[in-house]
Amino acid sequence: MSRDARWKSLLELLVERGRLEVEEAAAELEVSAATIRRDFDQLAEQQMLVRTRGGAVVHGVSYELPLRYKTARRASEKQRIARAVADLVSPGEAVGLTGGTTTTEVARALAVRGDLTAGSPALTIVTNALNIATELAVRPQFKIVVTGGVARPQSYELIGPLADGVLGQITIDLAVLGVVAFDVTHGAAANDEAEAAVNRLLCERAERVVVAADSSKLGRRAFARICAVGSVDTLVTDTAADEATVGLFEEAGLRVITV
Amino acid sequence: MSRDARWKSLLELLVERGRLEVEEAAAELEVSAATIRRDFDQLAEQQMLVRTRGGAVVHGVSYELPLRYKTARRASEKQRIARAVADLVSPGEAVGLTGGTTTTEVARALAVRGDLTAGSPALTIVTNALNIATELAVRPQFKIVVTGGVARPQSYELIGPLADGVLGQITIDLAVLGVVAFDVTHGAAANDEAEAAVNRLLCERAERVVVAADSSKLGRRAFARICAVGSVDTLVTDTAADEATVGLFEEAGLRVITV
DNA sequence: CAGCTTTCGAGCAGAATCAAGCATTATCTG
DNA sequence: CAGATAATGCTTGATTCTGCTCGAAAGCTG
Repeated sequence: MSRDARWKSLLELLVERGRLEVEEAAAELEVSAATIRRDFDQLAEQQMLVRTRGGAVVHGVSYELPLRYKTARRASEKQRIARAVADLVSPGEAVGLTGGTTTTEVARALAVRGDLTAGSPALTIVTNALNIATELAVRPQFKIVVTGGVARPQSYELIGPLADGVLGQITIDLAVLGVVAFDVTHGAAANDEAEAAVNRLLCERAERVVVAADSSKLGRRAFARICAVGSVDTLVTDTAADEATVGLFEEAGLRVITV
Repeated sequence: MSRDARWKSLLELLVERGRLEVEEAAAELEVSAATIRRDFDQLAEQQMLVRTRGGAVVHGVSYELPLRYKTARRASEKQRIARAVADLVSPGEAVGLTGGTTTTEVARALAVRGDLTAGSPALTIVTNALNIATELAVRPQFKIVVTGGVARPQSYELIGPLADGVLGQITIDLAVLGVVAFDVTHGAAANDEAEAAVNRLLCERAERVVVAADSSKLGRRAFARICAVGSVDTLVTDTAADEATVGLFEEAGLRVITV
């Protein structure tokens, strides 16, 4: 087990339980206690946790794990969805991407699309997600426009009035929305209201809106509503989606793509 | 198998799996481990992936191990300078960081400063550098404010009118300037005029301005001027700096710290 | 406060990984 | 075709990581 995988597991366990003992972690990850001690010390130096005698506790009050340390769930579904979303994009367009694991995969799928190398730029990407911007910034075929704002550690998204101000000045062809819940009656939703506000603004600036959501998100509700179903043009989800649920979205006028 | 094809395969495998080991990749592509290592190093230099011991990970998702700076020149000087700059910051302040390798080290030095854990937030960081924002975003002790703008691939800096607009709305205590040249008569300078413009604006919004520059930058000139010497309060450089040069800066009224 | 247990930190050995140099092969150029 | 250049594979010495041991320190108990 590599060190970064180990660190990721340690932080996941820590966030889950609030406190983690050296011996306990050593047993679960099947490495020696000395290694765990060294890991804890290094993570503590980076302020990712607080060292205690015998173990470690989470740092501060933040109990939500930053995206960076989460092991991706449903990774293959997300990648299939991402490829399908990437196919909806035409060369030369301006595409908006919100934050989240699915949209990050969309960014990667766009990066490896072979036909997007010509033109300058082949694609303009507008995003409020730091990780997406960082990953795509080195690709010469993309022009990356970042909204300003305050970074939300859990999702890497930039939020707040600064982001709203920047978004007010631009227009895009296609908005790709990563959501935590998407329901016919309650619409698309996020966990954080400031995040939802930025995402809503991005939708309003777009000609077409695509929701990228694996089937576990469908029919669910979440705290902060982004927009109504009527504002969305296309839904891309995986084949595990319930047929009845898909039917409801289609009745509501959406084009549904299952992959 | 040509190098281009190999690089393409490597990146595809990496995107698919998130992490790729040297030996594993060597076996799959049927080349020697030495070649894979060289490929990884070259791709890492182009920021297409992040090198780890034993393999590589997708850029932006996993760690940049804080103690590994293979490509950075003058790494130890930069780290010493960075620590000294970090010591100029008091808890609770708002600090602005421009882009560049030296300022990235300053960000890391701030992250490991032990006395910055109390309060919420202990420090507000304003930056137009994507890599700095991404690295610091997961630290709960910081509030990260990102200027919007268009990403410059070479330096990860956000530039353009969107960045200017956001900076006009904020005020900071301390601006840390990474420069490519700093001369008594010609002032601080960057390679790109749009970058210089954003940096200039950041200085204007700050009460104190610190230039962090290793000794090779002193007495040099570069294309795009950021500001005059008189706008700078403190210069932090390494002990290899020429004494006469340092004297000139002190005569000009700067506080010079050599480490 | 004394005695016991647990945990820590440092040092060491073995294994894995890396960097650099060199020989060989492939590719390009005129 | 000859020479130059670049890429690849192999070898070697150095570095890093991991697990183990042992004395010291910290915490617990009575």
